[in-house]
Amino acid sequence: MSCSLQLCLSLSRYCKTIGGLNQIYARSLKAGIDQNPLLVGQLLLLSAVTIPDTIDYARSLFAEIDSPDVFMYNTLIRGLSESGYPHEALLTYTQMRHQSFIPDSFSFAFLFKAAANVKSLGVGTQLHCQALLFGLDDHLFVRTTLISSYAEAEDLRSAQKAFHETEEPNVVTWNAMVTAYFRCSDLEGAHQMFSKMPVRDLTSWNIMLAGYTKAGEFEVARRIFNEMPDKDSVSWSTMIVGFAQNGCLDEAFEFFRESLREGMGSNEVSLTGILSVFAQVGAFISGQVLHGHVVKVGFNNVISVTNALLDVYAKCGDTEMARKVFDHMVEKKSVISWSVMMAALAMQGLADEVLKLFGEMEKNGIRPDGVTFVSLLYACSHAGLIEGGCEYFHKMQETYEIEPSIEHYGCMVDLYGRAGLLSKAYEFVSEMPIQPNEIIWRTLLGACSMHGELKLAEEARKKLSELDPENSSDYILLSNIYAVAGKWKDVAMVRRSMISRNINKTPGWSTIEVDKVVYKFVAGERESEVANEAHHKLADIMSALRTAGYVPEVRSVLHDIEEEEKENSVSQHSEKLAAAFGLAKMCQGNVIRIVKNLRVCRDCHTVMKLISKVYDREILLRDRRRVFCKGGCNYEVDTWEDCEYNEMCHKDSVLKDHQWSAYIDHAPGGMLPCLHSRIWLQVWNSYQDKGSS
DNA sequence: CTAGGGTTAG
Repeated sequence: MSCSLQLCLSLSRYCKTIGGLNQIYARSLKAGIDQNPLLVGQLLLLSAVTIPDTIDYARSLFAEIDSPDVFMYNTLIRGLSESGYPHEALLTYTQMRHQSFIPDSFSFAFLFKAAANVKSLGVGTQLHCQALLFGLDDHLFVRTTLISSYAEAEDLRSAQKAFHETEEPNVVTWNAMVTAYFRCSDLEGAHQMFSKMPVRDLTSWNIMLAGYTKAGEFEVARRIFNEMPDKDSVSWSTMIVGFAQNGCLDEAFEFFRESLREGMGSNEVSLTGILSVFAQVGAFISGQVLHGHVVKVGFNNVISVTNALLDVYAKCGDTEMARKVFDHMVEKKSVISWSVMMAALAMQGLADEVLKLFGEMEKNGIRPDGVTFVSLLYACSHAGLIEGGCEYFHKMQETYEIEPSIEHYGCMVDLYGRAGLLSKAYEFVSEMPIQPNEIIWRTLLGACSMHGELKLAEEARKKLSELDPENSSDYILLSNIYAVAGKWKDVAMVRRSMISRNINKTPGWSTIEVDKVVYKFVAGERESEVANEAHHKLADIMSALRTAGYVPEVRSVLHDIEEEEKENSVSQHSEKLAAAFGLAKMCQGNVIRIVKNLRVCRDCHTVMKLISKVYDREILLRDRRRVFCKGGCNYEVDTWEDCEYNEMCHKDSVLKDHQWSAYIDHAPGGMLPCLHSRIWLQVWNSYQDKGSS
């Protein structure tokens, strides 16, 4: 008897899969030791915590236990909380109390974590009272999780109180408190706490880095990074991801290369961060190269890395390759994988496929989240599927109990507005259960601009001037509407108020990758050789296009200026420069991929289409919402319906000097040890093989 | 009758 118990126990120590778990359980049933508390406790720990995605197994295993003890309750609570069921974890605690079990310090360590993930307020306080009741609140582990839980609820005062009542806080408690200040956006408090710390460890420093990068205080973060006595891979990836998530793409890339130079090597987090940079700038070839690297070092079975790779292909407009990565994912696909894939299809305007994929996702038993529904609603609004969109909007609330966020309401406003149902859109806005923010009004304003609806536009604009008076795009949208209607006096008025309030436009930029180097063309500068080259090539192209019969589309140019100057202003949009540069530098047959940070204007669409035709090139242009293809196999795809909403298609007269420039990132030579297309080829072949079999 | 589990950073 005890012999088989010992065997089962040692087996459980090495068990890593659900199959092994089943074997041990079967063995224990056979030996009649399936109710042994030690063994069943270990099996529960395996299914609830150690082996991923086996929480259902843990639940049913728990149901089979005749007399669970506190350890088992704690384990189930922990498992539920870590598997995304914090509410059920809390319910398990009440169940446990119902059976008159006395919780221990472990219970509260897990419960406070669950409380941090639960939306409803005051759960932390209730649990705190419970901990006090059982005399466990002065336990250091409990204190630390308590502070984190209050931090998550952004209850800084309670967190502070809990900290001050701690008699001998250790480094971890101090760290948790510093994190709490950051979480509550109190940078000053975090800094004070940090400087008062009697002992600091590497984690303390890393918390500082994370806090400041998340707050957008890059210079402070950089200074701390340089002052740190020691750095580890977390320090480096914090910087890389921090920059990448805040649009500081050059810095992220710089830190990534520096980390390799310092011999840090890449890890799953830094790779995820840098892949997101590639996705954002549309660095297709670099992405492929990194894909090769990922496969080589074996990170392709790490879900976050694969999702990031998927996103690179999605954002570079290569739906086919995205699909291949998606279909061949080694690990189980997460909600994120499905959502990214759906977003990829939605960006291409493939609404039917988005809806189909959503059906598949449901069939696979994957629970969609809020992001999934954004893609779904986006697809519906762009395909004009009003009824479908409404159905999904209800389904998300009724079937999946997802509270619509402001983005979802935005999608709905867009759904009605884009279809021209402006009064319906307005009605929807007025009846929204949450306060419409500037994005909602801006969506409405965009829809008005699309349909030339002046009256409603003015109202939306009025709301916007209260909510977000500094935002330039609203002024631009409104003045576009006036410009299209030929109301130049009103255009001038908008213009003047912009200047008097000292509002500048978000500078537009476009990136293009040539030979694994990403070139960035920015409005308002023209200092480098590259910019000059692009400029000259563009002039050639424009005259060639004119000969081919091109007439500039200047209808929506911002202000009432001479025709010639209007032409001049649209002819210098950064995407055109990027295209010209690509045309000059890239071999025939390579796809010219351009990424634009804002929206693309009508004239740029026409020009891209013509360049593609005249020079026989495939051009793929992505802006912040959509992928446009011209030429190649996609030549027939016409995506005109999408070129409204352009916040930036007009050259800003505030930036009077006609200076344009290119920003060049240094060649990433030696960036990775395996920058050879050979490896990429292997990756590609492996996909081909799997695909055909 | 005992054994087994935890806190902060990317």
